[in-house]
Amino acid sequence: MNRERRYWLFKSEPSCFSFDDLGSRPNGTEHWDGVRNFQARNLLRDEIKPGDGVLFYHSNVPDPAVVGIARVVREGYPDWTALDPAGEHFDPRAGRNNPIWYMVDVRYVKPLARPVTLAELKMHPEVADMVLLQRSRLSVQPVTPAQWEFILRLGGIHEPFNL
DNA sequence: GCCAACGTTGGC
DNA sequence: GCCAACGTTGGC
Repeated sequence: MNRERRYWLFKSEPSCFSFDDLGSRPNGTEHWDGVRNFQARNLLRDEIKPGDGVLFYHSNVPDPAVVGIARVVREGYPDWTALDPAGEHFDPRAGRNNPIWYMVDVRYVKPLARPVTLAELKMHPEVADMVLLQRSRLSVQPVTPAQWEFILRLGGIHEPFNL
């Protein structure tokens, strides 16, 4: 039995990992590691499934914006970067039998025809209750189908496409 | 670089 | 289990 496709917004600082970086990975695919917030972890571990849509958002830049569309291609699995003492995402509490942190794999789909900035989103009542506007610090967050459609339209994506 | 929001830690 | 201190995020 097939679950309805769900939608998400993933934030990334482009100086660290940009949407173009995702596009240049083999198969346009990369694991989304380094999330160290329990609310986001729960989504990655339990809720986010292959086939789901992802809005790729650039944070910590002069014009923070949704810049592209990606798709989930692998469901949650342990984030091994927490186990690497030399890595910046190391967490001494994590172990092989106690992963604590999870990640999914995402694949590049396509950029928006034009980025949809945070400033622009704030002007539209249709997306006023987005998590992005209410609890902006959450780095992995749910998006409703209506919000997804609205943002894609703002971003100049009108034709249907396959995720 | 500042600072508000807010999640996490740790003393009690 | 409360709550103050502290650290991080991220918009501006």
